[in-house]
Amino acid sequence: MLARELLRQDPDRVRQALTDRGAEAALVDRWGDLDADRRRFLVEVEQLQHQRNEASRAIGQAKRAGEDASEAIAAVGQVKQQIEALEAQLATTDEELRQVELALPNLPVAEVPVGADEAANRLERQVGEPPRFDFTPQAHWDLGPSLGILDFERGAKLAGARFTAYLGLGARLERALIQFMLDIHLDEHGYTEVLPPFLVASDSLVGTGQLPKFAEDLFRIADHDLYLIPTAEVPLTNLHREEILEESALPLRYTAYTPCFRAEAGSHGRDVRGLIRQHQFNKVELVHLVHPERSAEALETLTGHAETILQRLELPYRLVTLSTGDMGFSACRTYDIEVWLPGQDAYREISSCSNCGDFQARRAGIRFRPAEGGKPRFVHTLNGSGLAVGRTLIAILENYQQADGSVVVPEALRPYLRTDRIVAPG
RNA sequence: GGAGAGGUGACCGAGUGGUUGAAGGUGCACGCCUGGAAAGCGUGUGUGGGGGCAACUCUACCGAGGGUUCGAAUCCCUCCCUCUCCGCCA
Repeated sequence: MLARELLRQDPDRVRQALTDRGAEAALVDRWGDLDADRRRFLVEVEQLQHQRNEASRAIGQAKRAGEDASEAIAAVGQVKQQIEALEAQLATTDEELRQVELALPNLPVAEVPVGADEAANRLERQVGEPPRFDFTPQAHWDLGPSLGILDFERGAKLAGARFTAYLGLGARLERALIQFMLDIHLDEHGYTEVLPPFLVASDSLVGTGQLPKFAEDLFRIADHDLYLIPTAEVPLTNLHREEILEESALPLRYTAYTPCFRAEAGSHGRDVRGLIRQHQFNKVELVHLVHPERSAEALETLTGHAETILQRLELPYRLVTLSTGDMGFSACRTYDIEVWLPGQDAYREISSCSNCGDFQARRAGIRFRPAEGGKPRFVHTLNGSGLAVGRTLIAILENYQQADGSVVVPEALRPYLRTDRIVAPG
């Protein structure tokens, strides 16, 4: 949610930001109308309420004094009706205003390159060298089944397209990666581990920005106000929804392993093969709640934490800043980490690290009381994958594959997997 | 799922229709007292939304949402959550 002061005082800036994002700038004008209406109704209602309160007080006094108050009661009746009528208008306006506010995306910060899509993303750095093969590297959708560790057909039998069964060392590798990632974030980066619910109520999804606009991307439980989480960002960020924290409690850093569930509406035909785009995938998530003046540096820190995992696994990657047109709804700035996938001869997203500023904090009501006292202020929230586990598994298979079709296990992972090589069943 | 009890401010806790935004206490802040501290005394101490936009002022909020009433924390309805017992289950 954007600050109302900002929308009132600098609507042009908001309009420009929406245009840069490819969003509907006219929403700002709609907002302005509704806001003006709302304030008009509000002033009027409150004046009438004041009248009524005064009158009721007088009635109370009269009655206690044993006087007849029927005349005064009749007189207030009129005010009461006016209030009811106006309150109805106010409620309608309020609700429309809220809907508009919930539909407005966050504003990109100045550092974000302006552009319509990923073509405008800015390359920040490239780390590690793509491996050279003296054979044609396979894609994981060939490697996985031939190693007997990924079973796409049986996954589809169980649940349909975009579901996969991991078998044997595949399952074990996925689990090892989760453990490996969590250990680093806990022991070296100082996060608090959380095992949250994998289902959340709609309030939480509104808090982080998935609802009301992106309902079609979510799986909803029939007959309940419950959704499968699309990312642990939702439960982790909402942990402190509607709370006022002490400033001394900041920054808060949470990490969680969770499965993530996405309906992938509108992505028919994209990444239909392999593990890249699934309805269910595993992810280790990083979330920060920080003082508003610290969020820019926190984004660098958080992104660094995600990068650490790739560095330890010795996987080549690059870091890009998403353009205005490519950024997510709640973010004011986003880095994508893209890992090199030899089987596809391309860098593919493996982590997305965003600073959401106070956008989610406003929606979710996450505030802190300044140490020096005074009004509560909104925290800034950040989130990032550290990392997407399935895609990390893909990267290992494709980058560490050998001419004979086996896969060497990265050094750092061997204590977890207790083998140094994944070989096709004899 | 069934039965019962309960949800009040940072916390404890009073309050069943009329200056109650809410007694009292604790905590916290400031002041007095003290050589210093404790104790004691005094004052202050919620959040949101409006208007002036400074002092100030109005309004809403006692789990949430409706209703009754001139007036509701207090009465009625629905829902949510917590606790206890039963059932069921991992």
